[in-house]
Amino acid sequence: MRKRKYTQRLRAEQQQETRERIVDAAMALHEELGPAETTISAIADRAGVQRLTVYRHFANDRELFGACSSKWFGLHTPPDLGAIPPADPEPYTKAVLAALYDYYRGTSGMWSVVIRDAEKMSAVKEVIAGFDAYLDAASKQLLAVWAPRRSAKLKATISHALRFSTWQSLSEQKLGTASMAELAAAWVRAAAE
Amino acid sequence: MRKRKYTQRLRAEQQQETRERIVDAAMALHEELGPAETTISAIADRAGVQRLTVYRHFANDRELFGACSSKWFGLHTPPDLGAIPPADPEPYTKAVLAALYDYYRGTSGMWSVVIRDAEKMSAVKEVIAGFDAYLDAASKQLLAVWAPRRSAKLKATISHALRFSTWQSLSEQKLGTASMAELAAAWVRAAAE
DNA sequence: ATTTTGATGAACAGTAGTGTTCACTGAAGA
DNA sequence: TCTTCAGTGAACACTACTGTTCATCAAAAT
Repeated sequence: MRKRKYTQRLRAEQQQETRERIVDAAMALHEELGPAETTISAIADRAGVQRLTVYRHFANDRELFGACSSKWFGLHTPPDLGAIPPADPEPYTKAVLAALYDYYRGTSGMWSVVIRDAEKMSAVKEVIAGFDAYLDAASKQLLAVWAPRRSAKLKATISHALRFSTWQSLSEQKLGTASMAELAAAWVRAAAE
Repeated sequence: MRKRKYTQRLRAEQQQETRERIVDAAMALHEELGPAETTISAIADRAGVQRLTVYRHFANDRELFGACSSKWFGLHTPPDLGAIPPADPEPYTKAVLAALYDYYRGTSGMWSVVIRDAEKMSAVKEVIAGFDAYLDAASKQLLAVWAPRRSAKLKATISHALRFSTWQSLSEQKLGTASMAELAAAWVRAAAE
């Protein structure tokens, strides 16, 4: 009846692998249906695992969603906008926007459903809030290049240009990344006048 | 066992009133929760009516949603953008946008949930498509004032300026209707250069 | 006074999910 | 060899809908 030391090795790996399969399945379903419509049952099905196994790995929705968003951001890291070399305001703005728009182009499927479902799931809302902080930083950076003094319209235009919904709208108009960035930079210039 | 002529009068009115109560309840819930989350049960509850009564008045979701959107558009008719007096391109654009943005300001609650749920309900999608046609007409109208020859960027900017999501974004930046319209008109001017 | 019928209230069967318990199997680990 | 435990499969009780049937009530219409 004595306990025995039991250090997992291979077993821990297999367990980890199951966990990954669950996270991958959840991520794929989040992108297909949106997080709000993604059920535990569907995740278990897709991962080829019992529903109970999902509950064992993740105590609740938040934990599972947290694991998903961590992995997803690992696979889809937003561009480091702070690293873009300084230049004149308009070319600089265009460069920043092009980097961001390129990111949106590669991740639009996920962003559109995640933004749509944000109101319905607080866990999603928090992730969005984190990304909004990232956009805010970029906004401040651009604003500093254009004008030291604050202008409500300039600020609004910069924030607007950085939004996913703006990329989405321009993308529906069949503009490529470079054209979009150029166009939005022109809006900013117009707002700065 | 003979049938008797039975022309409804007062009774028809009462029936109509019940129907209105159901439509009003549905409309309110559509705005609060979005059409996708609005259940027949909740509508019946709010209308102070049995669930069965709702089924009797509306054979299916589409019929009910159709009645709601008809009534709603009756209460919230979009501005007649064709009636705006011609002027120089930028002031004219500003006037058109101001009229539209004012409409958005008064109806933002409904539009935001309806656009969000459009993908999930085909009946909603169709209503959105109708409104998109209205925006397209406005877009063509504006485009004609700015340039006889087509420019992808000008067209994209005009379409973008007319979108609800653009109003929503600028509204979050605390701009008033007039400032927004002025700003978006400046974007269009910049795109026309 | 009698007929008609809109709305009721209750019931039923169905779908699709939730979260939990339990005994079990099979392979990793000591 | 024998123990441990991740994952299984099945069951359970629950929630919250859907759409349908049926007898009944009450008031409008004749």
